[in-house]
Amino acid sequence: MRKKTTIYDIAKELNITASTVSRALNDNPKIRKATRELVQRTALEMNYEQNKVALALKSGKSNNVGVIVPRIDNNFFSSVIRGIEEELYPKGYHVIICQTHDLDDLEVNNIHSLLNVQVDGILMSISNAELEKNESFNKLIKNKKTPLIFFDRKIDIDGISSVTIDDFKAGYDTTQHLINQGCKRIAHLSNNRLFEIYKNRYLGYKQALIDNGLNFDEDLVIETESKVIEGRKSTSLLLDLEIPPDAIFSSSDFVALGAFQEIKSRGLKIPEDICIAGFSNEPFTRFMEFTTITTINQFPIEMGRIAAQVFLEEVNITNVKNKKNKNVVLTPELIIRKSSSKPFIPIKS
Amino acid sequence: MRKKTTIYDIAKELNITASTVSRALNDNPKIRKATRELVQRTALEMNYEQNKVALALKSGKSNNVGVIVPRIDNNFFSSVIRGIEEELYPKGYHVIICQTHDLDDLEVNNIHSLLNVQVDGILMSISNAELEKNESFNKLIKNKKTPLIFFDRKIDIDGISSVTIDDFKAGYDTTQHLINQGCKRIAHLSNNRLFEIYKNRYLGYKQALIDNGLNFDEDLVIETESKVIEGRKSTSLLLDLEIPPDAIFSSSDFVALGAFQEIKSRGLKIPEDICIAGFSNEPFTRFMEFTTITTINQFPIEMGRIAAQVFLEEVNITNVKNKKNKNVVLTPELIIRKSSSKPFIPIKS
DNA sequence: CTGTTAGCGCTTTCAA
DNA sequence: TTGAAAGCGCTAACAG
Repeated sequence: MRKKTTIYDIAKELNITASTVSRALNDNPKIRKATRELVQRTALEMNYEQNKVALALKSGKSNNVGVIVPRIDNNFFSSVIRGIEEELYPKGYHVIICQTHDLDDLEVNNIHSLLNVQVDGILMSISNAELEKNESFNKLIKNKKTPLIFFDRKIDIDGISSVTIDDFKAGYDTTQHLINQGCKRIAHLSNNRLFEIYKNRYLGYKQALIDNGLNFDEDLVIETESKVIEGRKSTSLLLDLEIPPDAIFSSSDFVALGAFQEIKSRGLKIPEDICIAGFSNEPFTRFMEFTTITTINQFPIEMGRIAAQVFLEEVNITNVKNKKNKNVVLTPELIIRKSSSKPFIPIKS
Repeated sequence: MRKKTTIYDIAKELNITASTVSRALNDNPKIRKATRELVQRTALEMNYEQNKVALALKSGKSNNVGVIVPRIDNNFFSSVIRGIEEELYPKGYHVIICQTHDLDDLEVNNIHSLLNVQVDGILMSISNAELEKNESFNKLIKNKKTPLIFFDRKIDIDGISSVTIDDFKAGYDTTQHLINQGCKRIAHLSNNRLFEIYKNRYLGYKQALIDNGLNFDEDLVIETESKVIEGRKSTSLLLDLEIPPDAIFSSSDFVALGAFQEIKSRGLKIPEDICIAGFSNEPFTRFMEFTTITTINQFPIEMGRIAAQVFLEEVNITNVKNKKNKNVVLTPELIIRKSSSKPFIPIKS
């Protein structure tokens, strides 16, 4: 119940001054060895712990970085966070995680709060595709003392770095794979294409169709929120078409699962009647009872680590003038599983 | 790039003193309306933002609470966190999330870090079943100015509140259900029973067997880490027994999934040959292709909300002497699904 | 209703 | 090698 001991307490105890204690504790070279050891020993005895808040106020740095994501309850984001932590913990940073639940207001709020608790940087995957139009956001970005790094869901802002995968390639490769399976009428369950990542997946899909001389049909592209139930609804629409698709490429595993359920519920076979491919390699795609789901590996841990590395580079740049943003793009990996592996057609590599 | 504006800047601008500015900004009643409005207006114009770190140093409160969990990438914990956030955000608190990845050291580290950044409270689900034996932990707990609240994985420490579900009842109900299905040789995939929650699930299981006049066989209880692969391994052991079980009650959905995979891989039928029941109502238990998994709803969001409420009560108690710990116990709900619903036996309610 | 002053705990420049 | 003093930004007790 007694108050925490401060450097003053231990200074008094030793009849020296607080600055000496501070220096001793920080291994300042210009301190006598004896004094240093004495101080450190008594500090230990008195259960001294440095008050990080005072330090933060003094130095303007907190050794905390903030991470903002739409949500943490999916494997992709929690893996990215894992990567960030792995990279930053050894450097003495602490990671503060915030969720937006896809609410624009909460997102800006979170940025505010993090800045207020003086984080040394913010790594985020945006929830509002038009964040750059948000006034408060811009105000915050204007005096960009604090490094901001986007991952996955990014927007292009001059001077702000990002880490993403090559979503175009992911879309292209997946579509090409479905075409290789003999599919000719491939639908795409997209998402809000104001987000670059969804736009690029869509463009990759489209390009693959064109390159293979297949017809691109706008009716086969449905914007679908990344939820199982929405996947079911959109798929229902697709299956009700006069000529339903023979494959579905979804930009979300959750949506792919919804598609899966809807197709099964109609007595159709996967992959024989319709092939399915998702996105993100969520664990359940691997856990399916019979029909595991083809998907894209986005290397989330890697992504987190690199985002953290970019932060570490930027946080040390004093001359902000010559700070140039850096856009790292990882290569996705197509993971082919049963939902798109027709038994009678060999899988092309 | 210019420095952030402080109350001194706006004081100078207005030729008044900083304390007046502070009061005006905080809607202190003893300030003239005109002054208040003037200050607030100029504050807005000058893009003033309160420095929370200074506030924290001054007041010793940060308006942050820390949440420590083993991991965030499962539905249970992320839902609890969701509940905590829902309760605390409206009160102006910010939630800092830390993961231990089940590492004892990281757990104590996290507590340290959180205390250092002066969180106003810590809500946690422990990773180290013998946390109370940890010296640093005890040191931290001794001067318990900061409320600490356990949820789910708790330990009994005098003066520390907790929120859990009635794990004994959950174990009992599940086992009783399996017995109602006609199962006579029910195995239990347990977990480290130094944790109260696993011990209680086990005890509930055991009691149900006894109450129904069934034989309790220690060989049918295997301690299994909460991972899919471990579930497979343990199940393999069970199936290799001379008389294998006709039902498996797992204290983890992930382990139940492993059991599921192993059973299927041996060509056995669920639920006809073996019934399965898991724990936690992870989404995938509902998403299974044919055989959805019976499980226990732990009402995680509710749990989070209540933990947050307990915190709010405790944080306002000035007289720490009469602080009495509170142990809230929620009632679990058995969710019966196909993995334990034998077609020929009506489900008893 | 407003100003003065002190202090939260720490680091750091300047002196000694 | 150590001490003295100032200051990070804010609030609050006291005085007026």
